[in-house]
Amino acid sequence: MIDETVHETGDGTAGGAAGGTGARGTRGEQARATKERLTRVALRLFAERGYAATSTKMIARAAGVSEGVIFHHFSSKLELLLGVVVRRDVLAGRIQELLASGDDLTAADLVQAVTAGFVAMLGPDGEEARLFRVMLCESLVTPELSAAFQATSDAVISAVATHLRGRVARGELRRDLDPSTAASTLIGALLWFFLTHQELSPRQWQDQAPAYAAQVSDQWLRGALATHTLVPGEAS
Amino acid sequence: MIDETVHETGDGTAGGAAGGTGARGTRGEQARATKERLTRVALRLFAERGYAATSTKMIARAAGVSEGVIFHHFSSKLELLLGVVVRRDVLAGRIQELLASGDDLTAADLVQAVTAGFVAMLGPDGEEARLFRVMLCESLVTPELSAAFQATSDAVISAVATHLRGRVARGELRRDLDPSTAASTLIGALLWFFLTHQELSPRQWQDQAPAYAAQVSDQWLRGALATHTLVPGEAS
DNA sequence: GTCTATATGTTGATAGAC
DNA sequence: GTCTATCAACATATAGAC
Repeated sequence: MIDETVHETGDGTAGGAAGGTGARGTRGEQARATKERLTRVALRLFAERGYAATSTKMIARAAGVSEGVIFHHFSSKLELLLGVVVRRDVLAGRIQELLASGDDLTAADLVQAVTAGFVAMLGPDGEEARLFRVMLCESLVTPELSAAFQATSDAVISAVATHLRGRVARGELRRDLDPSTAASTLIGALLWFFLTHQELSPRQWQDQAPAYAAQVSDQWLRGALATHTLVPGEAS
Repeated sequence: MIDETVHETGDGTAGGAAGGTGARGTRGEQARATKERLTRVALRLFAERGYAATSTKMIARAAGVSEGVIFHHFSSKLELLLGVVVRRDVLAGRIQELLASGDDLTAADLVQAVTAGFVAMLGPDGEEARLFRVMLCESLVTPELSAAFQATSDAVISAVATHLRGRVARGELRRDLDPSTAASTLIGALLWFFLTHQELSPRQWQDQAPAYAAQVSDQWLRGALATHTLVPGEAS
């Protein structure tokens, strides 16, 4: 069904016969390269068609290897999925970097930086976006993944929450702000947009996403900043 | 693999021989009943295992009919999925009812009512929660569904947004609030919690979800209410 | 380490009796 | 309207040559 001849290789190694070990790299290197190529291709196909609807044959073909190679590197199709998803830490990692590097910014600037970072990271057809989609959908259906997804999600939320706590302590954010909930609402609002705008072209994404993100951070800040001094006695 | 003998029937009709048309209802009624039972069972299995990983055989068995019956009522497995998802309007409908019935409430009370409504509606293992999960996940992978999901999502957002616009006009909400974005952030924050807490037991859900929802609506209101009068000249 | 060939089960869908 | 029986295609996974 799939007429795909794209080999997504990077080096011309695949497709040839057994291939002498000479020309380029040791067997170990070749193995690693092939394995990584398989996970990259698999991620792409899983994101496009879903795990269950993607056959090992499709993956092999798109990677430019025979089907048996998959089962040489992974003991089962599920292992391949787990191998794909093992990069999940980058998702949380990127956010944590962002937070750490913005420690000297004002809370407002930081929140804007984080939302902008999300937009940059989750643009359509990026690797991170694919990974996120696969993890979200398959974790609802594959027990082996739900823990991993939960952990990643918690890591992001609590990283943001911890940072917010610091800002509350500094007096930048309302003293009675619940950092955990506040982190959730920010992340949730961003990710919901992301999920409901997957079909946007990169062009449209670049038009709409940053604007939306800016509005989200603005609105979030209005509910969180301490500088929005309230008229005394108002609102519980 | 599945030892399921649950028939989820409601009437004892299934499993018998061809069954005379006499005892209970016309053929037309029986047909409708069977068809509805199939969609109900299919929704449950699709939500548990995903569309692609659910075979028509599993569905037939769980519904207590033979596999051929499915293809008598639906021309293909995909048609069955579309039949399942056709009830999607209830999701948007419930919200719209809520909004309409709360027209005389204050904005704060209304937002609390809406968030509470979400919590009540999307409790784990409810039909609506299953429907939402299936639509979300399969729409990312099944072109036939993505339009339907988009439409439902847009309907909810714009229903809320329209209502918010009214509240802005009444002076209850900040004049410079963007109703569309504000609706998105509220819905997104709620649904994100829902998605990342699917594994909660009904007991845990009842403990945590209302509390979270209350915090979300509180925080959202702080960013939206006009009564939080700002010190003049502050914040762009 | 990769290939070809194959084993074995399951899939979605159809045909025809009742 | 439902059942039983059956089909061809495809699934995942393995075996052995190179």
